[in-house]
Amino acid sequence: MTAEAKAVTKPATATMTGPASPPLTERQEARRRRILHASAQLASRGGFDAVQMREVAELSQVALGTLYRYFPSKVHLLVATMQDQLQHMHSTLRKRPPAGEEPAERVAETLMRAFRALQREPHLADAMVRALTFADRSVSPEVDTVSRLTTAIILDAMGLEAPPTAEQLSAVRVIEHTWHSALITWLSGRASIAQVKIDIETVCRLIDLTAAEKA
Amino acid sequence: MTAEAKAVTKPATATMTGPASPPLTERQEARRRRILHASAQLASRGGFDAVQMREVAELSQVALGTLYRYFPSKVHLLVATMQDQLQHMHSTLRKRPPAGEEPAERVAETLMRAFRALQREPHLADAMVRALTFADRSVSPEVDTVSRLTTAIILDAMGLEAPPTAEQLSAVRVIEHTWHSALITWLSGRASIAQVKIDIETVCRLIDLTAAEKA
DNA sequence: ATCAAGTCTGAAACTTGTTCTACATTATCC
DNA sequence: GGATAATGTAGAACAAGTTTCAGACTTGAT
Repeated sequence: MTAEAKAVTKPATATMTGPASPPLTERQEARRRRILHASAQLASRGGFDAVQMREVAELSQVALGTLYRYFPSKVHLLVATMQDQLQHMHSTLRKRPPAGEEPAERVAETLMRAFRALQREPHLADAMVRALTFADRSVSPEVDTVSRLTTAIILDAMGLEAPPTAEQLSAVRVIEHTWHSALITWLSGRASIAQVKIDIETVCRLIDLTAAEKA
Repeated sequence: MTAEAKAVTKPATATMTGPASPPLTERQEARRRRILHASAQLASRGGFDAVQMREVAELSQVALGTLYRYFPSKVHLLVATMQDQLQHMHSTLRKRPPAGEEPAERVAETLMRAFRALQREPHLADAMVRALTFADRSVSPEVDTVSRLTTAIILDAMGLEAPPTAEQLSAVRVIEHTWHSALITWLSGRASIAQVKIDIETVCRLIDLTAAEKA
């Protein structure tokens, strides 16, 4: 039995998520933060398996029941952790925008930068990405948020002047698919870092394609 | 604790997998088949969660311990199930090759045909794809086999005269990434069937790209 | 200050994947 | 055909995600 319908009056995530969950008190915000921190910490050690709900609860000084009130399942927790990390990454990436001439180059450069960041904490990457792709319907809203964040990062990297065309949005979707799936193959040891690089560069050419067609 | 090192003298899969596992006796082959059948049957009902090891064991008339000897984890079992289904699909697809003019069209057509087949058993698709992307290193060989099968299907669809170039292989990899990830978004209700179609068609244009460059 | 509603805690219970054990059955080799 | 190793069986035991519950603590409104 999975954690389908839950959350009668959940605290919910604070960051621009959902129509309007009751704003968290300070102590609640602090708890939420402690939990996410504990989650990331355990994940950094041993990946998905090392994030054990009882341990997260203990490490973040919160009762197990409380943990489940904040995050209705392990997958919810890890997806939220990913949201958190992605936000960091987004602002980090913003600081030094990619240097390439073409949009395709810039996107590839940005994704490779993100990839290198993930390589520094491969276990954390494992936990987050596995949770993301394992998530079922009950986690859709949260996964969608992650997806929007990723899209934003890619669009940022493209550095468009005009709003993106439908074609370009399609290309971005495909890039995102490739990004996630390539990460999976890397994390499960079926593809090398070099191979992931090639895959990213290959898919980024789709962007050139949509640009070329305009001419 | 996941099922890392196991399989002291496992029966192993029969179909061209690995260097040489001891050939199964007839009764063993029959057991293996019963297990896979039970797995697919339960998966067709309720997806990943509905495939419960005890139930699979019972339904296939095998002791739990035996089930685990044949398939060292639930994920192994489901990935093997996918192998099995893919083989069916491969031979089915071979019968009526895609009709499109361009390789890109033919690949898109083939994948859409496969997609429609999956739509007929969405729960089964859920179980198999989720297992595939959730698989950790201990399942790498099996996942690799699935990947090779998928690659074969795509290359078949391309209908090349010459052996594929490195570029084309890269494109195929990216198509495969997109295929898996798009399926995931569909299965978790975050993308419509139409959207998956668009994604597939978009990524297949990469093939044209590699063809165009030769000229 | 006080009452009610909503939260948090600690601990036990339940579920399902996985492992282990003691014994029965089958296969293999002489 | 019989010894012996490999395989299969039943069932208990264990691990980790999830649920539940009774009671203590906060908070917000009166």
